[in-house]
Amino acid sequence: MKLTRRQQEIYRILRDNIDHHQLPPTYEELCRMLGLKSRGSLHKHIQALVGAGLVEPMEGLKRGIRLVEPGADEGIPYLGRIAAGRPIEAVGQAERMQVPDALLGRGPCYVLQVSGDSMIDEGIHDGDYVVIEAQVQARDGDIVVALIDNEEATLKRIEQRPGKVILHPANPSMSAMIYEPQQVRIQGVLRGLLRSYAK
Amino acid sequence: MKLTRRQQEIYRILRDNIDHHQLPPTYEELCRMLGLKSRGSLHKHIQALVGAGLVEPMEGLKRGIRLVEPGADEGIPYLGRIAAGRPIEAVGQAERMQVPDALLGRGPCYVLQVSGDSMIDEGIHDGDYVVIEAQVQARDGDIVVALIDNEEATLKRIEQRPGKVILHPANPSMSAMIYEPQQVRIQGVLRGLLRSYAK
DNA sequence: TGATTTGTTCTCCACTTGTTCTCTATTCTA
DNA sequence: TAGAATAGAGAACAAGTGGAGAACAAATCA
Repeated sequence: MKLTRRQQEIYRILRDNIDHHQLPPTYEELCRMLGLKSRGSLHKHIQALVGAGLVEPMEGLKRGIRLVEPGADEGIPYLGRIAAGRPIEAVGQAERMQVPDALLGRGPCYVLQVSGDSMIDEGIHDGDYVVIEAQVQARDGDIVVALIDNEEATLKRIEQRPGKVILHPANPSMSAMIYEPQQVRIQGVLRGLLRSYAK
Repeated sequence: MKLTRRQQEIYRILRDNIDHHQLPPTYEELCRMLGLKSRGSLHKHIQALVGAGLVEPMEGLKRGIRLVEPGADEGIPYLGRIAAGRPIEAVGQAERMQVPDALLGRGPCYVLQVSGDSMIDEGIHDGDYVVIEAQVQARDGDIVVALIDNEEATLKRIEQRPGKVILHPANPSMSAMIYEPQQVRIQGVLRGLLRSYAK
């Protein structure tokens, strides 16, 4: 969202004046800082900044003017590793990875690191990073992150048939797995892949 | 769109005087800066610059004159496609691709799109994008972009032996190629890979 | 619990700012 | 030299902006 001049100015003043180690300022204090007399006026500006993603919305709380940590918005969350047989190892929150727009889906996305070779014939190798668009439905043939029996997460090509769901690995030494539909929860669809050939 | 003399002059003055760390100037301020007395006069010039893509359109808002950020610095150059058998098809200049830092080498890098399946066993598929670090030397086992006889470029795993250079494809239906060292020019080393599973 | 603080919503109004005109002067061009 | 293109001045306009302040509701405090 584009900011007007005043909004930019106010954002700059906020950045320069808000000490992150203290309590966030109240509207009243901010008004004084900005030379405003009306909280209502300030509120409009703050809303604009919230809309621009520069200020955290305060959901009902008081003393809520907090600046969004710059950079917190960059990239998409990196959630951990995925391997057949285990649930996604959650990584301590807040880790993010910068991903080219071209690899993103339309909705919210996250990144997992692939563990194992079950999809090697699809060119998905151990250690690759996959970009997953979070969604609960998939089309036949999509490669999805599926949670089975609420226990283990796996990356497989999906085939949905009446009364059963088939998960196809892409590895000659492994065979397809067949489940009841209610056993399988789709957690996202593969949208992109990243691999680093580090020096 | 072509710019008149005055428009070029004004654009240059804008570039030189607009400090991006300050607020974008209003028409009024710009008039003063340019020695104009009428906003109307300025407006015509700004419109011309907007048409030329040099200034952000204002979309009815009051947000001051902003120059279009030359995004030329973002991302790394996308040079075109690479396939065994043909030189790199140069793509019209200036195309760039945003790439995660993690996939970049230390030196200058560029992106190529892979054409063909000669490296399929390495998980490099037709249509994948590869990030190449531009360098003229490689270590044995590196996957490199090699220019052969100054004619054709190809992506292969390299093996350098006294008096000969072997380029290994990763495809059971293809066999290694052996060249004289002077036939082969290394143009870069594979550092990263991007694949999009578009919807 | 009642009083107060604090964020939110609303209306109202002044005025800034970008836009659109018309008119004129100057320069370039066929 | 006539005509076109370019530049600028200035008037008039409308929409968006920025601010004041009242009224309200929820959170917090006493």
